Amino acid sequence: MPRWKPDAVERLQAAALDLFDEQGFERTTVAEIAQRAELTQRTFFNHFPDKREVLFEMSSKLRQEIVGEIEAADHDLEPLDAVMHAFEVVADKLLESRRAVVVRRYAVIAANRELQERELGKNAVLTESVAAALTARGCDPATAFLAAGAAMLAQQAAFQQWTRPGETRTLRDLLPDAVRALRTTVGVS
Amino acid sequence: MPRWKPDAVERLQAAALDLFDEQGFERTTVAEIAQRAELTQRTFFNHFPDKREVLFEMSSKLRQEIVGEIEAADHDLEPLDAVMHAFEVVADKLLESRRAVVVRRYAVIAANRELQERELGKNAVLTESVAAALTARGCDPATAFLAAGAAMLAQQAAFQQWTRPGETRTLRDLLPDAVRALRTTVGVS
DNA sequence: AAGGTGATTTCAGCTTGTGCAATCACCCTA
DNA sequence: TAGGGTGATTGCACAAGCTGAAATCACCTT
Repeated sequence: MPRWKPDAVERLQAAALDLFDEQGFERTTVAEIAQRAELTQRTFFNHFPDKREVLFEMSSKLRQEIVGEIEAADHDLEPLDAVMHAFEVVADKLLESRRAVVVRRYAVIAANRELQERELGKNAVLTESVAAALTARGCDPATAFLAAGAAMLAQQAAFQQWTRPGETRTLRDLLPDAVRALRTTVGVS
Repeated sequence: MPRWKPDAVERLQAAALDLFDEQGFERTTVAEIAQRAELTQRTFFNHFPDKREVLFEMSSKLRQEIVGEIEAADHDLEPLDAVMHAFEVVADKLLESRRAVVVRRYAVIAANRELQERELGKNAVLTESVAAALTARGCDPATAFLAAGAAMLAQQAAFQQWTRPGETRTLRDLLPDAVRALRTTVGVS
């Protein structure tokens, strides 16, 4: 018999998502999350630097995958196309199969300002990483920043559509449409 | 002799900016800010809902001005051009004359994650407001979201350039260049 | 069998943020 | 000029987030 039940981190994440979903982020205390996971508050803070971070473990893995795909992308692609291709691959590999959980998590985040701000922070870090990956391909930094930001914008548009109830298309399929819409909106001068 | 020294809010803002600048956001307590402003911690929280918000009073006024300019803009302008024009007007009216303070405040924000997240949250609210103003002009919501996001992206690029030491151009003059660069980067495929 | 490892726990303490009641100079009105 | 209302400020008590230090103890190595 092991000294401790296994998978403490996963238990904390599951307990937190459930509780945030049931009663909201603010009305849930860390002690409560820990109790449901059969752990203590101190153990929660051993695994997560703050109460919000328990919902964001995936974002780091996502970022690494995306950066890897950009580095591996055909070197002839325009910056924006390279990033969008990376988003498409990662959408297929990591997001499509977990649609239900992703949508639930997104609803929890959308319901609370602190969590929205943390999400925006994660997106900003991702944008920086994407820009850095583009710079490593030979892009100048200013262009890399704009391409990364534009790609994030298209990604967000596609993601919002993907999480709409009744939407049947895959995220991968929605991304090219979003880029087309962005190109039309920004226009050619 | 008045019962209290006047301008409590301004004194708190000045004390906070100074202390954050001197010793960092995290190592500054609210009690310390209040003390320097010759007030109490409780009074600080009467004026600001949390410690971060003391740096963000301007963002609400900025947002109102921008939305107003979009509503007043020539109805024939493309969505992106309408937003960029609003940014140019507001840059002249509210930002250019306060360059020194704006740059100092930006440096403080850039040095702390919590403040960056709050700033991103304010930007997101601004983006929503801009999109709403465009929708009110007859834009469909999806296009409004993309135009607002693209304008914010160009604005950020111009702003970053504007805050660089040695930069002599005005923010208003930098904005059109940023839009041109964005158009080139998003490109025609 | 002895000793080190490392996840977990306990505890004490600081900081943020809030509700509530009290203060008291200023202003308005009678 | 007296009296009462206003409203910015304050003190107090307390919940909740978060941290450093030290203790525990099943498991693993040797």
